[in-house]
This record gives sequence, structure tokens and C-alpha cells, in this order.
Amino acid sequence: MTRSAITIEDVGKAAGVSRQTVSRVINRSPKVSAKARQRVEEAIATLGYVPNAAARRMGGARSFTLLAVIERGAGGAGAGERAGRLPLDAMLLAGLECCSAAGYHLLFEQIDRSPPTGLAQLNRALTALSPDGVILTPPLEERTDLRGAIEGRGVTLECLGERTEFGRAVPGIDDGALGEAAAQHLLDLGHRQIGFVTGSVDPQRSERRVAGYRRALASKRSRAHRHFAADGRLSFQEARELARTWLTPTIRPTAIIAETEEVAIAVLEAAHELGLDVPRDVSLIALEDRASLARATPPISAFHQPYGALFGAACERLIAKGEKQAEPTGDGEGAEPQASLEWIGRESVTKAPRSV
Amino acid sequence: MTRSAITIEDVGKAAGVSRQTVSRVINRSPKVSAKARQRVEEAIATLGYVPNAAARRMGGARSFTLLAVIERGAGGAGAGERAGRLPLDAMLLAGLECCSAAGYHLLFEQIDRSPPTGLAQLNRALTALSPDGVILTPPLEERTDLRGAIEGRGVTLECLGERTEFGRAVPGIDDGALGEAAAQHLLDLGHRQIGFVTGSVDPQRSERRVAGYRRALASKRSRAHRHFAADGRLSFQEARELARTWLTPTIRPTAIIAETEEVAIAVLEAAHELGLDVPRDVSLIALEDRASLARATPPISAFHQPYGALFGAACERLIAKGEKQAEPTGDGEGAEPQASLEWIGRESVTKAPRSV
DNA sequence: CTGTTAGCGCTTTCAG
DNA sequence: CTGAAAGCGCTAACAG
Repeated sequence: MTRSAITIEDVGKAAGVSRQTVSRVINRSPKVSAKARQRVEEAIATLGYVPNAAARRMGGARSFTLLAVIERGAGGAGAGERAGRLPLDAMLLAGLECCSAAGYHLLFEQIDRSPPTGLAQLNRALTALSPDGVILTPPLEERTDLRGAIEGRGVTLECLGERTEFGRAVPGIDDGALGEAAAQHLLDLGHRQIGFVTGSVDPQRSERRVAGYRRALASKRSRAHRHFAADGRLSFQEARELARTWLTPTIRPTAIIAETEEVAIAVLEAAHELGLDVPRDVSLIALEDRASLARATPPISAFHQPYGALFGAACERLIAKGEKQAEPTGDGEGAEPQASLEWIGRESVTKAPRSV
Repeated sequence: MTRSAITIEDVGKAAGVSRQTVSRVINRSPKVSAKARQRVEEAIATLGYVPNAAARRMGGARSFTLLAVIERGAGGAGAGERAGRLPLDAMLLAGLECCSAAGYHLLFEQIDRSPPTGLAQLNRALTALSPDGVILTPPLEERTDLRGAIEGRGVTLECLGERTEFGRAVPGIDDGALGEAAAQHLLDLGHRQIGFVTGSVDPQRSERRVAGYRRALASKRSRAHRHFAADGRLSFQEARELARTWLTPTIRPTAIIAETEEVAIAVLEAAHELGLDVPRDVSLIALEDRASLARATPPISAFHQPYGALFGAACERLIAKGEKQAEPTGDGEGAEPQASLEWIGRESVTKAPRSV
């Protein structure tokens, strides 16, 4: 089919214009007469011309490349390690979808946890690829060294979200809001004795979520978080044990928030073992969504952060900024912000019993 | 740190050689004196030089880029759609690991199912990126149009595996071997009444696996596959119903192979509902591995295809071929083939009862 | 609005 | 073994 060398030159010749005009058409520059544009577009179509990505980013300012940086280990390794990790598959797909639609290319780069090595790796990637934008994925948004390296080169940076810390907005997914929303949801149903079972691989993430949960409880004067909040990453077994401990005495949680699918299932098992009914005796909410939650008995509700969509939205913002810089047509806003919380209502949640 | 413009020229100047020599050092050409090489390497280190990927693939023959092509939808969408799909996260990680180690870049491209569109998209990507190698992921290896487009350009092509069909090797993962191995494992334990529950989203894949299973059974004169083989994609509920049907009569399977994690759990539930013990009354094997299998009661064994590792191996082969072409130092073999089957022994399997 | 002129950073010739 | 010359395909900067 396509011979190995249809260049902008060939298109120009076929359309009877200079290659510069062709270039302008490709880059959607408004400074081209409608007539010329049409002829060029026809020529492009007939010749099957496709711009060469490498050449494009050579002389040019833009590279049409986005770089997603992930921390080594953040995606998990074996089959057993997905829970509580970055859903890279969803992110890849969402990113690809949005990039290819805009003619961009998306590259992933894995960097080591160790600060000096990681920074060096990022720098390498940055100079090798000269991307138009970079997405720092959790928990890398915290790394000021990385942010500095990126911004120092004048490369646009995006993260998966934003949260408020000590009164000011910092990049990063709003984990606190997640913990708070889940707790609030249960509080609104009348629950006061609400437990929180941690399970994420990222302790900071857990901490922020727990903090949000505590906030919500404190606002209702509940002191449950003093008794029913786990901390540190719990394994399946540990979570089950803990849930058993909590659910055995008379004063026990009427609702539990489980940080991962894994620990949610563990809590469910513990409840079953103790002859407790979910949701009649205990309501249960997971903070991530997985297929197994949907087919548990009963199906478990989830509040979760749609990482795939958030990642796609970050790509879109990056692309929008790039386009705006190129052609400052006051396009204004662009994509509306992606909701960073999603509620999947299933049967594991109900109103609190009258008296506790 | 790194100023925005350290080029091969700068390195040459610092090392007192021409940029050509620097280029040779970067590309590991043997035609450089040890002394020159060392001086250049030092200069590279002190200056923190990093070759520009775009420039490299411009004039040059090699692009140091690998392209992985996936079918739109092959990775699944929501949280509930992972079972039976491509584990893109594991593939991405494995590919990244091996590419970055070799100084290559890995790009993913999603193409539509529809043949003409998909082919056009692939062609676009091919001319835009001019990758050194392409990996066609399942079920795209079957597409002769895609293979033709790739090979027609002289680009190296790799798939995740190879299987024999009608006596000759064709690209693609050996699903038949998987079904056969699982059945054989059970036959070796004395089972004869072995069931097979399908669940994959790819009907062709299921068919090949079932065929392998039938082969194994036929070799032992078992006729179980006439009664206990499902076909078509079963949902969780359907799989559970089917398992109940099979497990109720007197003549019933003593072992069941479940194609996905989802249907494996369904079978397990059915067994429990009927008061049957796994593995005492029924052995159970899944053909994919997921965390939930490990914490099921009892933990479920799995025979599975390590897609991540297979993908990484494909990347390695591609890179090896590229290097060999550049420098035909009879390196011979290179990476030994990645085993395409993995057995995860857990407690759901045991010997067949004496009489059935 | 359009064409011309220079490169981008690297690699491939091809001579030394 | 090493260097010099000549682009790769495209785009920014200028002139028209």
C-alpha cells in the first residue's frame, strides 16, 4: 500500500502549493485560504499521507507526545497484587482513547522509587522524548524533585486530581474526600458506629482516607473512629481477624468501610462466620470497585475514584493546553472536570438499626 | 539540571572526536578504538548527554520504538469486565521493563475491530511511528491483512506465542495446549468425568481450549466431553446454573475446568450450594489466575498463560532481532522461549474417587 | 495568505 | 578506525 515515503513535499506538489502550506493545513492553522486548504486535504486523502511523528517533533516546538510516569511497583506484579494498586489497564485505555483521537501519542515510563534514580530516569525520558506534557501518577505527585524537573523545562504537568492540604490546593487525588464521602453516606443513613478497614499498599493514601472518615465522624460527634479504625496495610487474613474482633462484642460497628476489594470480602466473610447479616446487621462499603464485589452475597456497594477516567481527563487537559498555546483562540474552558468520585450502589448498605 | 540542548556535537567536542565517533559509541559499534570509546563515555557521563529519540529515528534506519497493537475492547472496560480479557496492566509493565532496559520505547495503539478501519489505523501508526517491531496481541494475530501490512513494510512482527493448526505452526497463543494440559492433569489424577465451563469473551479462544480438552479426554476414551462441555460465553449466573445441573445427578463430573476466574467461582458456589466438597467431591481448575482464586474456600488451582511474561518475551525477541540486524555478531539464540503455561497448585484439586 | 530559507539531532554514506 | 558531507521530514522565521 502506502509507499515508504510520502512526505509533505509530495502532498504540496500534488496540491500545487508549498510544503509550508501543507504543514499549516496539518496543524490546523487558520492562516490558509479555504481553497488551498481543500486542495491540500484532497491531496492528503488521495496520497494517504500521514505525518511522520519523529520529524514533526524535531524542528518543531510541539512533539505530540504525552508522557505518563508511574512508580515502579505501583501497578503491582502478580495476579494477587492488583487490589489497592493503580488500575493501569483502565488508565492505558482511557489515555490511548483520548490521545489517538487528538493525534497524540502516549508513552509510559516507569521510574524507581529511590529519589535520585527516579529523578535521573525521568530526566532521561524528558530529554529523549521531549513530550508536550507529563502526567505524574500517584504517588508521584508528591515528589517535588520530579515536579521541579518537569516544570523547570517548561513542560506542562498534570496529575490525576487535586486536593486541599493545610488550606491550599495540592496536586493529587482527593483521598480525604473519598473517605469522607463514604462515611458521610453512612452517617446520613443513621449509622454512628462506623468502622474503617485499611488495605491499600500506599500508607499515605490510607492515612488521608482515614482522615476524611474521621472528619466526617467527628462532625457528628461519633467517636467510633477511636475504636474502629485500622491502620497500616491489612492482608486478607488480618482484615478478617480484625472484623471478627470488632463484630463480636455488643458494642460493634453497624457499618464498615473497607478500603480495598480484598478487605471488603474479608469483612464480609467475617460477618458471615459470625452469623451476621449484611446489610441488616452491618452495612459495608468498599473504596474500590472490582467484579468480585458485584457478585458477592450480597453484592457490595462501592465508592471509588475512577482512575481511568481521571487519567483520560488529565490527558485531555494536557492536549487542550498544547492546542491553546499553539492557537490562542480563546477557547475558554474546554473539558469540564471529571468527577473524582463514583458511587456504585449495591445491596450491602442499608439504614442503621434504631438503637445501637 | 540538564540544559535543553546537549547534543552529540557537544559530546564530541568535549571528547575531542567527531560526532560520528560519538554516534558509533552510542550505537555500540565495535569499530571504535578503546581509547576513543572511553573518552566519549566519560564525556557523555559528565555532560549528562541523552540521545534525542526523535532525531535518532529520522535519518536512521532504526527507531528504537516497538509498537503493540491491541484490539479495541480487548482490554475490557469497567471493573466488571476484566475476567477473560487481556491483562494489559501486566503486559504494559513487562513490556516497559524490557524495553527501557534496552533503550527502546514502547507504544500502544488501539485499533477497531472492523477490518478496513483497523487496517487503516495500523497503517497510520506504522507510517507515523516507523517502529522497529510490532507486536500483534490476541486476537489480532489471526488478521492476515494486518500481518501483511506489517511485513509488507519489512517491519519485524511478533506475537505472544505459536500454536499448531492443521499440522503447521501459526502465530497465536496455544490455547489448545492449555485446555489439554488442564485436562491431562486431571486425567493423571484418575479423573474421567471431567467438565469444561467456558467463560472467555473470545469464542475462538474458548473453542480452541475446549478442543484441547476434548483431545485429552478422547485419548483416554472418556466421553465426558459429550455431556459436560459448555460452549459460548457463560455469565456468572449461567455458569452456576450449569454447574448445578451437572452436579445434581448420580453420574456427574468429578472434576471441572473453568475457563475464567468468574466461572470458577460460580462453579465453586454451585458445589457449595449442593453440599458438595471441593476437592473431595469435585476437583476444580481455573484457566486464568486472579487474586480471588487464592482466597476462595478452598483456594482454587489454576493453569494459566502468563500474558505479561509472554508479552515481555515478544518485546525481547523484537529487540534482539533489531540488534542482530545492526550488528550481525552471531549471537546465536538469545532469550530462551518463555514457558507459555504456568501451573498454580492450590487446594481445589485431588485424586479421583475410586469408583464413579 | 503564501513561499523561501534555515535548521532540529542524528545517522548514513563515502572518503581518508 | 575516523572524519566530512549530505540529508531524513518537518516547522519556525522570515520575507513577500
